[in-house]
Amino acid sequence: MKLKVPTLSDVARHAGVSYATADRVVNARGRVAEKSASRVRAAIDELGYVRNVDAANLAQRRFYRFAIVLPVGSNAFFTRMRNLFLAAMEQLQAERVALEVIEVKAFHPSSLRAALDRLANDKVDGVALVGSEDATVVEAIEKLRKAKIPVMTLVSDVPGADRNAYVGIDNKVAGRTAGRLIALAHSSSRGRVVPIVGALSARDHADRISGMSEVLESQHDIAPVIEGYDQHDLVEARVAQVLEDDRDVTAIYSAGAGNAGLIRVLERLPECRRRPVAILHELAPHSRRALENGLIDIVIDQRPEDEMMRVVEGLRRLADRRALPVTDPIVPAIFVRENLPPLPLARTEREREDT
Amino acid sequence: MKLKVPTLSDVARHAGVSYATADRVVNARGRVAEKSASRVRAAIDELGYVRNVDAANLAQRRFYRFAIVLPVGSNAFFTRMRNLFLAAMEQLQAERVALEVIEVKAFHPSSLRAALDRLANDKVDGVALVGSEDATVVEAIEKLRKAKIPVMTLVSDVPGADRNAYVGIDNKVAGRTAGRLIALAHSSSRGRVVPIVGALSARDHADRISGMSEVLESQHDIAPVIEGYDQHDLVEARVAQVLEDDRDVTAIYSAGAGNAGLIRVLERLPECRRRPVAILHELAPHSRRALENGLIDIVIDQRPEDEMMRVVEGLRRLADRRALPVTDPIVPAIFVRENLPPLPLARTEREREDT
DNA sequence: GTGAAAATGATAGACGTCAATCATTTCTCG
DNA sequence: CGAGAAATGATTGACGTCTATCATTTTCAC
Repeated sequence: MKLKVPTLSDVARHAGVSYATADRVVNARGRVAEKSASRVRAAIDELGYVRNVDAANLAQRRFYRFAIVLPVGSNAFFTRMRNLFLAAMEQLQAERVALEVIEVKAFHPSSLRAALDRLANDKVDGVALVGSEDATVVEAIEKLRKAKIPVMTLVSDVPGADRNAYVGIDNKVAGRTAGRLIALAHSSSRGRVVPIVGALSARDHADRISGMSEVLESQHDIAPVIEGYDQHDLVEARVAQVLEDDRDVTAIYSAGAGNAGLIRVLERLPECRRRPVAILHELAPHSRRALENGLIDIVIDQRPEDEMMRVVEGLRRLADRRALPVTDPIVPAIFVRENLPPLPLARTEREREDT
Repeated sequence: MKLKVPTLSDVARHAGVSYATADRVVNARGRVAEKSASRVRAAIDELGYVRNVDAANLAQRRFYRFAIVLPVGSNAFFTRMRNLFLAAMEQLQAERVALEVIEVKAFHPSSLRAALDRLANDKVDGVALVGSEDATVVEAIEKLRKAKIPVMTLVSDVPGADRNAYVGIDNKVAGRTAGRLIALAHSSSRGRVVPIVGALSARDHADRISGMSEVLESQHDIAPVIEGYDQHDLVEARVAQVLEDDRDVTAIYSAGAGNAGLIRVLERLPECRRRPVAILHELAPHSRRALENGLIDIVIDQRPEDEMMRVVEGLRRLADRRALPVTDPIVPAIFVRENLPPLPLARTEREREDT
C-alpha cells in the first residue's frame, strides 16, 4: 500500500549533493554551479521525482490569491460570469483560495492595462483576464509573467501574448455552427438570413458572422448586417424595420447582445407573419424565457460555469507548478427549449434582466 | 498576507479539551463522550475550522486508489471512455492518484455485483461504476458505503442506491432535444420519423425514444421502432428495409449503437432519394466521418472527457472529505460538422472503429 | 468503597517541503 | 599564496495533521 515515492532527499543523495543544493535547483534560488544543477536535474528524471505539493503548500501556509479581471458594463454575459465568481468565493475560501474580482471599464484597454500593472506589483498567485487585442495589454501580460505571475485569458484571447492558457470558445466555429443549424432548419429551401451584431468592430461578433456566412452564402441570401451596439431599443427598432421592409426574411442570427430588443420584436410579430428561425448567443433570463415560450429556436451558450471552473482550476495548477491538462476547447452548448439547465436557486440583486 | 486560519489545536483549546479528543471527534475515532463531542463541534462552527487537507494527506502519505468499473463489450462509447481513463493514468500517477479500471461483462449484474463486493473488501479510496438497475447492485453499493468507500455512478445511475453522486446525462432530455431538432429541421411540414434503439429493454434507449416522442407526436408521424441490438449488420438490414418499404421517411433518430450500419445505408441511398434528417448519439470515428461527409446531421454526445474529469475530481474530493461542487447536469454536446472537436493525437491499438 | 471500563490527556515522531542562517569548502584573480 | 566571492553543506524549526502509546482521570455498576 505504501508506495515508495521519491523525495527531494532521495534526489540529493542520488545526485551527490546536499539537500540544500537540490532545493536550490528545484526552486531556482540560484547559487548553484551548472555542474551540480545538471546532476540534480538528471537525478530528478532518473528517480521520477515529483514535488509534493501538499507538503510544499503546508510549509508555505499557502493561501492562493487569484485576481479575475472582468469588463464592467451592461453586457449580460459578463454580469453572469461575475456573479458566478462571486458565488464561488465562499466555498473557495474554505479551500484556501481567495478570489478578487476586479472590474474594468469595457472596451477600454488603458483601464485594463492599469489594473494589470497594479497586479504585477502585488503578490497575487495568478491572474485571469478577459482579453483585448490592444498592444498595451500584450505588454502588461509580459510584465505579469516577468513577475512570475501566471496568466490565463478568458472568453477573449490576446493573440501574441505570453499567457499560460486561454479558456473560451472559438467564435468562428460558433458562427459556422449557427450557419449549419440555420441550413438544417431550411431543409433544402433557400432562405434569407438577417445577421445582428453589437458592432462589426467587435472581433468576436465579426468572427461569428463570418463563420455563419461561410456556411450559408452559397445556398442562402444573407441580408445586410444590423449593428445594434448591444442596445435593446436600437436593436428592436432596427430589426422591426428590417422585418417590415423585407418580407422574405426566414432566419435571424444574433451574434451580439441587446437580445431583449430582438425578442420583443418576435413577440409582437403579427400572426399572419411566419416567425423566422432565430438563433442567438448566451443564456440569460430573457433568452431563456424566449426559448421556453417558443419565440426563438436556439441559444448558443459558452457555458461560463465551465469557463469559471477551468480558470480557477488552471490558476491553482499553475500556482502549484503543475502542468495544465490537455483539454479540448470549450464546446459551446446548444440549448433548445427541452435541454435547458436548471435555474440557479438564488439570484443576486445585481443581476439584471439583460444589458 | 498570512491569514490566521484556525487549526485543530485552536478548536481543542476553544472547546476546553485536549488535541487528542478534538482529533477523535473530527475523525470519528470513538471514545468521546457526547458532552465533549458537542463542545468540539460547537468550537468548529464558531472558529470556522476547516481540516487542512494538505497536512492530512502529507501525514498519511496519501496515494489515492480509485476503481473505475466499466462494462466490457462492443459498445464504442464505453471503449472510448475506457481509453480516456487509461490515457489519464500516467498524469494522475504523478499526482498520487492510482486508477484501476475494472471491466465487467456488459448487461450482467451479478458480474458487476461480484466486482463491487471485491472492492468493498479492498482498501480503495473510491469507486465509480456504470450503473445497472438490478437490486443486487443497490446492495453492493450499500456495502461499499458501509465500508466507508465513496461511490459515484457514471453514465447510468442506480435509482435508490446510496451513491454519493451521479455523473451523466438525462436521457429523456437528450431524446426531447433530438425531437426538437428534428422538428426544427421540418420547418412546419409534417414528417415521418424512424426511431432506432439497441433494445427497448435498455432503459437509456427507451428514455431517449420516449423523450423524442413527447416532442414530436402531435405534429409528426412516428414509425415503428427498429431494434438493432447494437449490431451493425442487423441495423443496416432493417433500416434499409424500412427505407425501401416506406417512401415517406423524412428523419431517423438512432438512440442506440450499431450506427455504422445506419451510416452504410445512408451512404448507399440512391440519388433520387432525398436523405432523411439523421440524428444519432455519441461521437465515434464512424459518426465523426459521417458528419464530415454530410451523411448525417447531428451527433448528440455526452462528452465522456468531461464525465471522466468530473468522476476523478469528485472521487478525490470525497476522499478528502470535501463537499462536491453543486454542478449542473452534464449538458450533452450537439455536434454538427462545423463544431467537431479536434481529434486526439494518438489512438490506442485497442480502439476499434465501432462496436 | 472497589474494580473495571470508558474517557481524556500528554507525548512523541512521522510526513516532505520551505526558509533561513551560518560554517565550510571551492574557485578565481591579482 | 592570500583574499574575497561563490558554491556548497549542515542544521534548525516551522507548517498541521495523523498515528500510536501509555498515563491519568472519570464514570459506572455492583
